[in-house]
Amino acid sequence: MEKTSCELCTNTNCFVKMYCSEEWIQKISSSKFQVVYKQNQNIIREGELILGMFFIQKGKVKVYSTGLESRQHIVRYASDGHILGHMGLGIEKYSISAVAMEDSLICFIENDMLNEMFVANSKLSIGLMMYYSRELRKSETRMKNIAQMNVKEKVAEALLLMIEIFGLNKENELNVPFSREDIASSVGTNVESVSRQLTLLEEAEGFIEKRGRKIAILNAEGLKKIIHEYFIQY
Amino acid sequence: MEKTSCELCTNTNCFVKMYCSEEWIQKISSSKFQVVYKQNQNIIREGELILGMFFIQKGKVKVYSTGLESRQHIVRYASDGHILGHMGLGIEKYSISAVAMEDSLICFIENDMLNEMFVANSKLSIGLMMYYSRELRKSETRMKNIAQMNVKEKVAEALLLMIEIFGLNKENELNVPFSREDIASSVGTNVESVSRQLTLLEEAEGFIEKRGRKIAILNAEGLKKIIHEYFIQY
DNA sequence: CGTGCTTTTGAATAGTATCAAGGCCGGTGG
DNA sequence: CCACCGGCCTTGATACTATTCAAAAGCACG
Repeated sequence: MEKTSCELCTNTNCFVKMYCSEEWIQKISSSKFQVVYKQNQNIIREGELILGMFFIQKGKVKVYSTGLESRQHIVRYASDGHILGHMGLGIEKYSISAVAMEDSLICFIENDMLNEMFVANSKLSIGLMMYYSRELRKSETRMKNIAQMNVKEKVAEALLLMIEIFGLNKENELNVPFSREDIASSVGTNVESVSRQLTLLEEAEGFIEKRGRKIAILNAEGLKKIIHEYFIQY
Repeated sequence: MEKTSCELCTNTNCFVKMYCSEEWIQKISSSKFQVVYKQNQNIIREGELILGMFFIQKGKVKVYSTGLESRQHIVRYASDGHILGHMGLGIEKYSISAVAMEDSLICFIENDMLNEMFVANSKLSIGLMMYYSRELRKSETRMKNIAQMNVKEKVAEALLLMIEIFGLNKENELNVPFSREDIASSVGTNVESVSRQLTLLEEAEGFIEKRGRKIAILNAEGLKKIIHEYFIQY
């Protein structure tokens, strides 16, 4: 996996590329750190000091937080161009952990640099403001869903979430390695219930097909229909 | 309820006051709209066009969203200095409704003005970015809680949420009119379950006391203890 | 080709939601 | 001022969904 300077980076979702001036892109490029994290390796651990911000150049990451009795909750999935480790006042330590779901190339920018960047590139601040406000809306929608859905709907929601972030390969299989536990802890249920619902989605509905560890999505529209009523379209 | 120009406004939480230059505060003051919304009056209705942003100068507001079978979910409560109606790309219509829980004085700033403000006041953009990122973290924490808690814990969480936003009066009563339905739809349960748990919190635990329509919080620490294990402190 | 981890399936249990009825309170009008 | 009305709240009984516990099967890896 090749490390890249910002000038040569082809990731079109990156906030730096999108919103910073040429001059600043060079500056940032020379001060950033770039690390390849291996599958299952921790990028962020709950409780660590916040020293800067992580940008996913290429990779797949799950972000989770620890609740009652060490039970984990997957807060969100992240992929190319996404940000890890929110900035924000009032905390100095991470309230979440992040782990690479596959080998991932991550850029890191330190706090001091970030502050300079924000002051000098107003488009960046505005862009990030929009980004967070969008993420907040998404988070609020998911909260509502988790609060109101039954387990079948939750499992459908979890699958659609992964499709949205990670996409499908040519065989229509989910493009990322995950476990029943991952599904369960992203929507607040347990492995057994997930397993039962997946079997139903496969056998009764025919929306998915289990292929070893992988899951093929045969009918994403069907999945959407299950949770369809939760989304009022305008 | 008196309308106020920004120059004379004493709300210290307001983003405009906090982050805009004197010159801009005047500009904003002359172009903003100010409306008093009566108790139970709608400020925002799901599906309406987004024309700008609402700032609560003084008041109490609940923000909710409609889910399956018109079931409502209270997304958050808001009070003095808070913002209603997220900016953000990709949507033109509100995905939430907002209603005044008591008579509330709301300032409104139109989109064009907002855009100018952001470009000219970089501190404002950065401040709002921080605000949204903080709200996002809160939202993610609540999501985890809703996903993992049982009903008793959820009710305690709902009460603490209201205490945090609206505070208590001199008699230690929750400083806002609300119904069992409000509690239920903020954490994803139903009125009957809320009622049962409130009775338990009163009779078995002694943490609260029901006084007519009002609820007195006798032991907030006790409530926190119920959900304490969900919060890992660093 | 074991060994250990993940997944599946079954059965029992616990926790919640639902349904139904009655009580309480505040507001309204006689 | 009192009686009544309607909405909100409480309580009980019941049904159901989802979790838990247990065990077996499948799969991946050395």
